[in-house]
Amino acid sequence: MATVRKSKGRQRIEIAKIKNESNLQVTFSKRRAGLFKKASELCTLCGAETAIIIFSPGKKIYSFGHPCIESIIDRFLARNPFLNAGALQLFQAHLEAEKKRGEALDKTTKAFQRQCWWAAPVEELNLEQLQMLKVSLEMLRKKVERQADKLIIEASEPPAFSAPYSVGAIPPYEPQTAGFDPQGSTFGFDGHFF
Amino acid sequence: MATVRKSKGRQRIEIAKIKNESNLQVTFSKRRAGLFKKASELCTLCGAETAIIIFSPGKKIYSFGHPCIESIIDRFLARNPFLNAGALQLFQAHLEAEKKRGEALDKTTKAFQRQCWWAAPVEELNLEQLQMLKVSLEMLRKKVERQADKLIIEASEPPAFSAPYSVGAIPPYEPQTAGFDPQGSTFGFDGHFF
DNA sequence: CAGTCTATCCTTAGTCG
DNA sequence: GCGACTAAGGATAGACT
Repeated sequence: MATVRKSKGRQRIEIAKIKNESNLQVTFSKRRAGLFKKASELCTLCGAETAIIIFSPGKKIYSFGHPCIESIIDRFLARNPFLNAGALQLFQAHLEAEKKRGEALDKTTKAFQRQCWWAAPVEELNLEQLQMLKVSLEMLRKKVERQADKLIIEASEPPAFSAPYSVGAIPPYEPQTAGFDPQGSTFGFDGHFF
Repeated sequence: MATVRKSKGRQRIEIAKIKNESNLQVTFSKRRAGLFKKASELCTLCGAETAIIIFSPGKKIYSFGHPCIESIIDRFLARNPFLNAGALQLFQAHLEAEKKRGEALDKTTKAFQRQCWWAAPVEELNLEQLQMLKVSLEMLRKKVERQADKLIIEASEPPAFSAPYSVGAIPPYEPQTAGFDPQGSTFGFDGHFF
């Protein structure tokens, strides 16, 4: 038959940025799918917990997580699942304790030390405190970042004008590529992907 | 020679939790390495930005990120305000409430506000203060990281795997199939304090 | 445990619809 | 863009070092 050779099959490619935009897009899709599959297999085979975040060259976001991407990120950031809540509680406890303890004037310094334990010499903190501090700093940082951007924008834009996009501001809600779930459980692997 | 058959070569395995603990460990290591390699290739070939976090069954953490895992996580979280932003708001709400409640009577709180102005609601800070805060956070962060690393090393050994790219593992998989077009809204957040 | 080896299974580059 | 196909390249289970 005059059957045309369909293809030479897979050919080796150099591991370097793909020039052809079309090929790049195809390769990105295929390899991303392959990566996710490998990840899911790793989880199933070994009982591991995994999170993957990918930003495509077009800045689209793709993510994968089992059993829950948020919890994994949390643990990565603080080596502690619910550290955020934990840090808050501890902070409250310190404030509460300090209030009850008293009003002595000379306590200003002590109060600082107790309430701002997280600002105390880092050398004196244990690992748990360090982790909490890390999270606190992370949160503060984000806020500072947004606020700074906000001030800068306000300073450089007419007061009545609303910027189409505000740098650093949290968008109302970004329809995530993979159907984001506020409570972070949608990403769970239910065992029927492949 | 009576050369014994060295091996039957690769055999198919069922994608289900590996029972044999020894095999599981070996498979985990091999597949984790393979996953990281795939991820790095994806980054190189397509100019993508990827972050992977893996918790082994033994709770050891492995991560991969290119070009920087933190920046990728930041951007991911920025698109998911429910995660850390939620905790942050709680934290702020607490500060706010605490401030109002005790302002008139609680010297401790006042002292706290004076000395820890940088922990006060960021909305009330001017640009100069924000910049100071930024620098302070920067220094604190470095200090915290060094100290944390020190403690971790002292505790036993570095739990995290380090590579030219950071590597991470992934568990089950998420339905990230193609079909959705996340409107690729570019969302610049390149200024990182940390 | 991490590296090697081998035979085999799996992924994917290239192409077409 | 997605899916199908083919054939070659690449990953890896199992066994050993």
